[in-house]
Amino acid sequence: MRLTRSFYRTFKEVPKDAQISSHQLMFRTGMIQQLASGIYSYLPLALRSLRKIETIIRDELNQRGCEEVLMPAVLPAALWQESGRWNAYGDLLLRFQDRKGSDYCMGPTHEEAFTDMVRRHLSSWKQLPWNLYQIQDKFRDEFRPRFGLMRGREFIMKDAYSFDLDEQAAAKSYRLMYEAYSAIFTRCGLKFRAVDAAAGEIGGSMSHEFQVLASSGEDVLLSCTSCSYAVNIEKAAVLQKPNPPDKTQFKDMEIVETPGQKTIEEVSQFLGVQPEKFLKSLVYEADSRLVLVLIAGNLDVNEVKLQAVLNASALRLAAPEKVKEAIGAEPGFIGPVNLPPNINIIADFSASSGENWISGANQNDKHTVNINPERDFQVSEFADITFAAAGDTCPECKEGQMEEFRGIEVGHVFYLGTKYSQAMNCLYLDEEGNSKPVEMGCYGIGIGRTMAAAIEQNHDENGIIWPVPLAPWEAIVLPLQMNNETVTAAAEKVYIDLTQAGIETVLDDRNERPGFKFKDADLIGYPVQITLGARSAAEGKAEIKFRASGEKTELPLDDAVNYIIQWIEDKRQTA
RNA sequence: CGGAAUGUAGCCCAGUGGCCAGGGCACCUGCUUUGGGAGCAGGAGAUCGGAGGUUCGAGUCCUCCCAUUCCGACCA
Repeated sequence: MRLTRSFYRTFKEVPKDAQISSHQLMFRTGMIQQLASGIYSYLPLALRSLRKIETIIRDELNQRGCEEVLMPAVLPAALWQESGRWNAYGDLLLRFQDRKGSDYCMGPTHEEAFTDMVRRHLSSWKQLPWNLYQIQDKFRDEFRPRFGLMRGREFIMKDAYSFDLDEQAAAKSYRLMYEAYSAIFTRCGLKFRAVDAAAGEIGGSMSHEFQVLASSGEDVLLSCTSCSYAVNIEKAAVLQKPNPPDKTQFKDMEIVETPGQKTIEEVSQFLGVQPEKFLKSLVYEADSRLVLVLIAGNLDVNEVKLQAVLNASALRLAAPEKVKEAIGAEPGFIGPVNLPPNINIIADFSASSGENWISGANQNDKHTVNINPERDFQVSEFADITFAAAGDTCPECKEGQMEEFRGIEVGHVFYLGTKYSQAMNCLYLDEEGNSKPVEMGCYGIGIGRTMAAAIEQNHDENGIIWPVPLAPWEAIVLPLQMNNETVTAAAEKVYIDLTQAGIETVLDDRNERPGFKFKDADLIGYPVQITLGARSAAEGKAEIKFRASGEKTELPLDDAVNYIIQWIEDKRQTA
């Protein structure tokens, strides 16, 4: 590609909206343009990189017996009603009607669509296993789109679905996809970790996230210093050190006045007692029933864990009015003692150690002190519902300590079981003629996000430093003086030789000053720059600069071309 | 969903109710220059987000709408 002919534009300044490096650099290099909140156009440079990621994904999946299909982006409500997610998916689902008033949505994910496609095809156990995937636009009406392609509303996703006879076969499919994902991100040239994850709304029991390591990542991960275990902090188990209450230490319960003191911090200061002696009491609404959640005052409730413990499909803190109505006191003065009998109490393990707790009295402006489980209130279940933290003991090997780092979730694999196949009658006949629901798994990769993560992980103050496998172009030829025929002829030769050797090469044939071309080349992040200047061209030489290392060498033209071909081919393989 | 801010040329930003709305980057023409986003001169480019209102006069004040961004969405 000659830049004089290219739809190409770079910028020195960035819009104030762009907060993180990858967004700023994608804007400055003219890779993307925002059309609406969370909705972007992909310009040529971006699309070339996206296509490379897609090619790597297709290659690794096809090698493992997966087949590509393409489902509609617009999905009928009926399918989503069948699985129960038309309501459960909430406001993230972009819904609309056609001229007849029928309900549709933009697909945010395609479990229903694939399950429907497969059930029309599937009859016998002999047909399985299947693993089908697509690369397609998804739409999720995010609460807060941000960070450019990192959290857009419309985005490109590869989603795959496996269909197996039984749990054992499904586990095999899961492992195969886990391996495929590891191969894919390795080939992309990214530093990543596969971490144990919470399954969330999509359902299912086994799940791993593939996280690209980057300090700007939205996810917090914990990794063991001695074994290979890594886990999302949302799921990380907290090992308990049991310290059962000593009943002989129990004091008499009293009610104290705490006018206007609502938060743990306020009451703690007011009474002069440490926060860890409080039982934080939170009222949650889980699928429209109310639950009181207890946890030591210095800890926070992990809602992901809580939702799993309650087996609820929707969970949120109850609105203050609901709390008032059900309990008769405002949030801030809620506690486990003298609770209406229809409200169950779930407590974190932290509430099972020690004695003489302080909590709200279920009367405004009053707290109870010296309360104790069993004697003063009944907990229906103790569970691990708090956050792990750096420094905790590893819950797997129980030896190492957990250390914290940040990641960008670029891939996710789930074992689904029969959640969708049962709801949607995706059945087959086994060898005995019994009708059985198919075992499913689903597997996603955010393609735009992978590209953004690659930039996030590989840039400096001058611009992007593309890993060769994802670089939109592999090399750029920079003739420094366009009015010098020796220079332009040499540049032309290098450009043609590289292109004919299959190196994806750009020729900067614009009549610009050298500094301008260098800045642009560094910004775009071509892995290799080949400079032809008046001096070197007169000697029949070219200068090579590698973007990643900054290393420079000068070689005769033909040697330079061969050297680059070698170098690029090598980097394409090993990543 | 709640709160706040912003909206002026492709991008970044100025602009007390008062003449023809400014600057930087980018763009066009000419000269000059050619190893790290050059310089000089000239030039084009704006229904000031939209609608309504107040006023002799509105980019500026008021109302409504639209859009974008930020913070929050209840840890009691």
